[in-house]
Amino acid sequence: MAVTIKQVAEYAGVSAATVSNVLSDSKSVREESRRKVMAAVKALNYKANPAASLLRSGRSNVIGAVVPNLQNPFFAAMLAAIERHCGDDGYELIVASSNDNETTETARIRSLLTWRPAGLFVVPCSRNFPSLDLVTGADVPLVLADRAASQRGADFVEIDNRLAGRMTAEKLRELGHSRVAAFAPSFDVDNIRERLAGLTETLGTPLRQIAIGREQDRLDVADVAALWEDDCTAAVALTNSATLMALAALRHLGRTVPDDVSLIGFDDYDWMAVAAPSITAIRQPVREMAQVAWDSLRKRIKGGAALNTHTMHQPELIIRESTAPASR
Amino acid sequence: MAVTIKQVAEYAGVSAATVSNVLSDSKSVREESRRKVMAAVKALNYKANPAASLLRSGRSNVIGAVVPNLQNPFFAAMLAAIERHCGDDGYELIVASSNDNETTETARIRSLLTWRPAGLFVVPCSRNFPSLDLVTGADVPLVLADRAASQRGADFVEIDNRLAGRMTAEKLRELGHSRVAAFAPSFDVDNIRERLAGLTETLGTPLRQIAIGREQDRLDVADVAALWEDDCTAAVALTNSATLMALAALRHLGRTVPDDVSLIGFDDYDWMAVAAPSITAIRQPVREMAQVAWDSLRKRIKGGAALNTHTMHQPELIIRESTAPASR
DNA sequence: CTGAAAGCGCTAACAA
DNA sequence: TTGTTAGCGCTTTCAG
Repeated sequence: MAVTIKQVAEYAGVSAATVSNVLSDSKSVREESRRKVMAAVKALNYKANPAASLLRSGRSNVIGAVVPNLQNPFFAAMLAAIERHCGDDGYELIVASSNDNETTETARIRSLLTWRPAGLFVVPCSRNFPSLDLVTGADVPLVLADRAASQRGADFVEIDNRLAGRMTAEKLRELGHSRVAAFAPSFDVDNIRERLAGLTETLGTPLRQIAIGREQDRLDVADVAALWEDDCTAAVALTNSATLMALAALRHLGRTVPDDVSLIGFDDYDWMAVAAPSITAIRQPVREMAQVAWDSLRKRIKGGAALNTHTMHQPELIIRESTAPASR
Repeated sequence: MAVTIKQVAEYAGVSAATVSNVLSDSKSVREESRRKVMAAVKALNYKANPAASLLRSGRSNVIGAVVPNLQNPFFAAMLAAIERHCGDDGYELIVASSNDNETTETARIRSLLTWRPAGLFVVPCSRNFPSLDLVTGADVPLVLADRAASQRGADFVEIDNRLAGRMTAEKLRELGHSRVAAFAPSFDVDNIRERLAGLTETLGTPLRQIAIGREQDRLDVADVAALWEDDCTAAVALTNSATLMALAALRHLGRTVPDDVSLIGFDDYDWMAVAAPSITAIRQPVREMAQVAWDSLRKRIKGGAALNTHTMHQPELIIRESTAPASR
């Protein structure tokens, strides 16, 4: 069996309570005792049993994270960044995926909560985030990102989606495009709606909406291609998966990018720079967003004022080869 | 506070031990008691406190997973599949990333072990997997994947890397290519060495090795391009990141794929089918591999015979447009 | 500042 | 088949 706090106490010649106090530095301890305890900890290679300390104190150093999909590179990048921050601050990250499904999301959150996590980071899969009460009811600090807008009792991190829409539209207008199609997995998610609103607002005319379906119920390329309307000279993909689908659909239709159709993608990934043509895209500052999300969560954990922060980050439009004047 | 087992027991009119026995169905319980307990559990919405049960029993329903990098789509796909299996079987997955660094890997594994996980799934970041003794010493079931070959005390899942190399080489030879460059993050990992061995074996001549560096110390495109030798008529990328880098380097050099250079990538991802030209690539059967990995882990958890399984899966070569005859 | 003692919620051993 | 009892390793009073 592993080394226990009693063994450490005995080795150091103090009581278990003192060891505990030293390790959590919650109470002042005489310098000499502290030294002896630290020496014992090192000598015996002591690791506290987190289950015992959780059971007694009701608090753990676990952070739970729930995202709609582990394979989406945007979420993966978020998680990677958050994981790093957690580790640096002595927390551990438990990752769960909701599979873009509210029921699974609730189930996952419910089981995460049984571990009494120090905090929860969630990218909700729907606009209304039905598990909100579950989390706030358990009094667990919560930070949301990307979808589901602001909720009472949680901080929220996203990009300025409307601005992203406007930036995209401005570029297209500048190139002379007016008939534009928008691709997205679903148009019933807050961030997508905002992006679309920004586009419509600037373009001054509604876009053709092409829903490609989420994950499991993703449409077939042929079906998506069938939704394409030929008078469109440009396509905007509002999501990274939509970018791939748009590309596939245009290819299926035999349209050339950017000669026949200009394309602007969402989320900037390695392959977009390398593709031929390379893809003009909106970049989200993932690292920065993760940083802010973590800071908010930590602030909530430390029990600061419960301001329901809503941070909007600046998207960036990376111009590449997939966009060209409409005249061509 | 949450509902405890005592409250359930009281409500059901039985003892706490009986409730425990019903829920773990480890001991036989009279049908009527079982019914009453189940009713009480439902009525009170009881969830066992996992910390308490872990503390007492020394076993948890947590599965730990450690991969070199959360953003690598191959690992992400593996994790997604494993996560699903875990959930289906009532386990929870804790994901950690080693950042392709042995020290971090050991630290992560050490802290996962404090939770006494039911099992561990690891994609080691190096050939020798220094944490092996740590895990087997803690008597935690272990399954390894992708790298670090067979180790005593663990099951191992991978593709037949040598075969993948041979298949790639055969295709190239058939197209008349003989001077071939191989791109990889590092040539000091077992699976890469095997892939290379398969290539060399079939091609009958050594390949130009172009190391692009791992993660943090990834080379610059220009630097990679500088390593290219002009008499090569084909490039093989032995990794998904290497595929992107190879593409970028060739583009940097102004070489056209497949007219100037044929390219075969590794790991088959969505963008490869959609890129222009689409990329010929080796596909690893990720789902199937995850399935086998999970089965092995579960078998070990259930305490079956500790056979050190080594499963080799069939890679598949997907022919697309990035490969053409050498004569061109 | 330190130690003794209680007890978090659960399960394993044992007795009934 | 069931209940009683003890105790997992830790943190938290509370006396000293």
